[in-house]
Amino acid sequence: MDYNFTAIEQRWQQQWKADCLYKVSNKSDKPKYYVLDMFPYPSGAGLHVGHPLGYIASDIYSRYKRLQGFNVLHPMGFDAYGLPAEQYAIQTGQHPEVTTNKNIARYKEQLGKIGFCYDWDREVRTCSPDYYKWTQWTFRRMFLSYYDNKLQKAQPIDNLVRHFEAEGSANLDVAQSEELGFTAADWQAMGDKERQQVLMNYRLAYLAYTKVNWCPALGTVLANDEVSEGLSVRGGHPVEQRVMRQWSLRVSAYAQRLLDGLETIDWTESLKDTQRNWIGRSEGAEMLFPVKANETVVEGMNLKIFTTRADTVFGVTFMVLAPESEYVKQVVTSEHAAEVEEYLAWVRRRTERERISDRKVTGVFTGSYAVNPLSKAEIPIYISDYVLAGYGTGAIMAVPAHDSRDYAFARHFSLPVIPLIEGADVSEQSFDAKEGVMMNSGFLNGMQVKEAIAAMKRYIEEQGIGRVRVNYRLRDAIFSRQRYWGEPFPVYYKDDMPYMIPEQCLPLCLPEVDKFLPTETGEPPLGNAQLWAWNEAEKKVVDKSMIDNQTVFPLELCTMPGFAGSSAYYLRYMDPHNDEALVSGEANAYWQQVDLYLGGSEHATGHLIYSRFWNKFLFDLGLVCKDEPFAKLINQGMIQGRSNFVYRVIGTNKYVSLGLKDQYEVQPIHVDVNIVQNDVLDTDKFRCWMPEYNDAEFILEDGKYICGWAIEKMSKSMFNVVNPDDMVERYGADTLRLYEMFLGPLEMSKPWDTNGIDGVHRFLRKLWNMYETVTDDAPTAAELKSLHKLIKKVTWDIENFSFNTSIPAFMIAQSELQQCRKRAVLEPLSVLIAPFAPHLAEEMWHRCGNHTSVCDASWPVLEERYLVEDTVKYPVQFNGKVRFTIELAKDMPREEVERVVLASDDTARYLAGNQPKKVIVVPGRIVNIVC
RNA sequence: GCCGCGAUGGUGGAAUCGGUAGACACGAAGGACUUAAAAUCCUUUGGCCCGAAACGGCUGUGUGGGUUCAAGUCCCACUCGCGGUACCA
Repeated sequence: MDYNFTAIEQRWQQQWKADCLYKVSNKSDKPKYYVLDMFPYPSGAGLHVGHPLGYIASDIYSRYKRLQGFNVLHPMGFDAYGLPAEQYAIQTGQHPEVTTNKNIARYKEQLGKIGFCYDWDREVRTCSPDYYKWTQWTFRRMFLSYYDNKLQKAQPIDNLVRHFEAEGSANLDVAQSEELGFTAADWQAMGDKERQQVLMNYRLAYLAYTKVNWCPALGTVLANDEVSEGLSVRGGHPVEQRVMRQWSLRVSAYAQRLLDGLETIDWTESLKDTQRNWIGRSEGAEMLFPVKANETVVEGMNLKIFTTRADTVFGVTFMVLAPESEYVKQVVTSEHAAEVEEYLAWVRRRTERERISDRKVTGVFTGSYAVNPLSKAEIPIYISDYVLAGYGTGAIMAVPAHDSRDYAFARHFSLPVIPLIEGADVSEQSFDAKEGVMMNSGFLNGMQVKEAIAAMKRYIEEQGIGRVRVNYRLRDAIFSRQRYWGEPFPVYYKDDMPYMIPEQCLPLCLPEVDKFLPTETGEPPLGNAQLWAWNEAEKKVVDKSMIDNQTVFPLELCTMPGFAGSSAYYLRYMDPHNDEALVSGEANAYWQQVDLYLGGSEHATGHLIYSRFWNKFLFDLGLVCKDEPFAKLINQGMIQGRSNFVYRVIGTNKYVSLGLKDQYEVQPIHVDVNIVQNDVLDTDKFRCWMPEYNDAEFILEDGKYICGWAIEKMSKSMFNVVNPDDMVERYGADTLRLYEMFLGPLEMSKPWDTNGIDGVHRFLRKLWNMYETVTDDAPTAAELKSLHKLIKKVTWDIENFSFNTSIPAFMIAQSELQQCRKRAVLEPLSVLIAPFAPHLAEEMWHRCGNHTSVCDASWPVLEERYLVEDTVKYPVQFNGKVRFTIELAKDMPREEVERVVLASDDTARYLAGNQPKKVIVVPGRIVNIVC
């Protein structure tokens, strides 16, 4: 009987669908378990063989958990908004919705063939109005909230208004863009617009002029995590800095909670570290440096700086301001104004990329001086682009002896360097380490650096010249995108101030446009929409020709970024059809949070920060019961491509095999991996592959053409893309699933190499053949041992996500049980393999005489008694005396015992000399040695 | 620069708690079946040495040290590769 995988797989996929086998209920007596994959962006290229890796792993785990008796939620959906669909629309005029839907259909078809146990009734799409209604809803709530630092919680903005009415900005400990000072009377005197401007300083979703990463090629701003080395992550286009009026989310308010939360979740240390670095907490002090003008100290004018090295104040020999700093205007003297302006213009001209690649020391003197509050020395104030406006206060105290950047600057401008640590040689470079004994530092002399930092912090607080402070590197997330294909903001503008569309009017649907490019006047694409104005009185969208700024107002033209839709999708799966709430209290109380989340580590500083932030906000609202969204997270590695090469002899149409290429002058050329098997080129197919190769000639070795190979990214241009559909067609879904797991550890990146898939396929065929006849005979001890060994191994492996080592265990069991046709063995075996090869398992399970689905079976119970070794105890002599007893597997001949134990003289001596110790020497053969 | 991860045969990888390194699979070589091929099955397969053979010996997990009766595994120093981050004061 042949293993007809195509027939088997089609049959069971249809059966599962007909039985609604994977439909999940929110009501169950079973314990719940929530397994989630990072949902894909449906690109036009379809899935390649690397995409399903994580999905297969999560599917195995889901099926295992179900067999263990859990009610398992394992959904799938699509992150459907994004740049590629829009870029394609700009080029072809096709509506992004059309191409997106087409791509989703293709993805679902491909995923369907692999046999995942998704409950498709719970599918979500971020671009569907009944989904993005809740994205808009949450944004609206963020606008209506501020963050209370004392309560460590988001609060309704109305509370803040009451505070202002009562005492103005006094006694306020809240997250804010800048510190404002006003009284209750001031507040009362403000008009509506002015009050709105004040509130904007505190809202969790706020509109402000911010320095943004502007990408001219994409025509939009990008978040920090969407930019790498001055280029956009998508497309690799140059990015420049610009100040624009943008929506932002006050993620920074949650910095400490995002940091603390990491301690409570089961993620890999490396991922947590990446997030810790990104949040970048640093403890230090803020200090005030008085400014001098015309040789006298200006009353009330101070430069506020942030430092983590308060101990080094005595070594401050100059100050540096960021070019964009507010202080610049205040301190530049008229004699230096021209020079400074020239420098600032030069800085503005430089692109982010130039700044990164060309890191020479630049700067300009402002003409003003500050006073070192401790040494009382007069120190010059400079401007330089090595100081960043966005971090700390945008101004620093420079300590050239103990900071390498300040050192480089001091050397360039011939500024004094005062060493502060005994024994530190600063003649060639700075001494940056936080260790050693202080000198030249007044009352700090003789202290260790760490003591000195603490002492100085105490001193500056006592003297009122500064305060202890914690800074975070984490910035607020820029939330506006000048694009069409994204969630519209539920926002309209009245007198240039934003207002939210009422909750009951959501969703605010994305309007039709006739062009996807920005308007001629540079407005985002939504500026092309006719039906895009808000009638405040009638609470509905109307034609924009009706805008009168009395009752009809313009709507926001930007859309939300990609991470908006992906920040809470895991909640929506719990209750996907609810139109009253993002998720009902009951559904959330049942499913709680994601128990296991699988996805790539490339989302460490993007999606995985944003969705933690988003979830914490919803937690503060009381909408969700868990502070963290993902209890456990596993990063699957990337699957790289394995490219093949042929070697063309330069100037000819001759191709030389790998082993002989050194004898010619050759040029390597990528060749489609689908016409190469085990690195042997199919020369006929090669000739047909492209017209230019029709009359190719080959220089063979041993009658074969051997190709070279390299590991590269899987991409069309490298001709190394392997399509899962082809694999399913040739080998079946079960083989593909097993082989993807067999390839190596889940978390490691590895190249896809189709060589080797035959071995896995052969194993499944052999396994299948064991089920041709099934008898009711009683199994032997050896058969039960093989079975239970396998139960133990596979259970351990799945729980530890070590799927790659399970497959060899199955292969060994299969060869040990080759002759076994007994139901008592074959039936549990079919359950064990069900998570890995669900279609074949169903077939095996039914061959054992069952009429239900194997998915509703129970995971086999391990019985240790079948594993107990058959052992014999031997006395072992050493130096003529019986020194210890050794317990050995029965099948080991006695004469080998002493040889094994005494193989190492030192070990034997050790065993003889150390009395009552139990040492496991060799599991399986020598069971243990008992003294 | 800083943080994290990794390095084991021709290849992918195994060794889960410090206890036979190289499981399992691929590839390769040889053999069986076959008119032949495919498929299937069997044998061998880290390197080196002794030997007719059996048996055996030495060596071996990126490099150099160390701890231990025993190290791929633990410690110290280094080399290379991958990923993240980068004037964060």
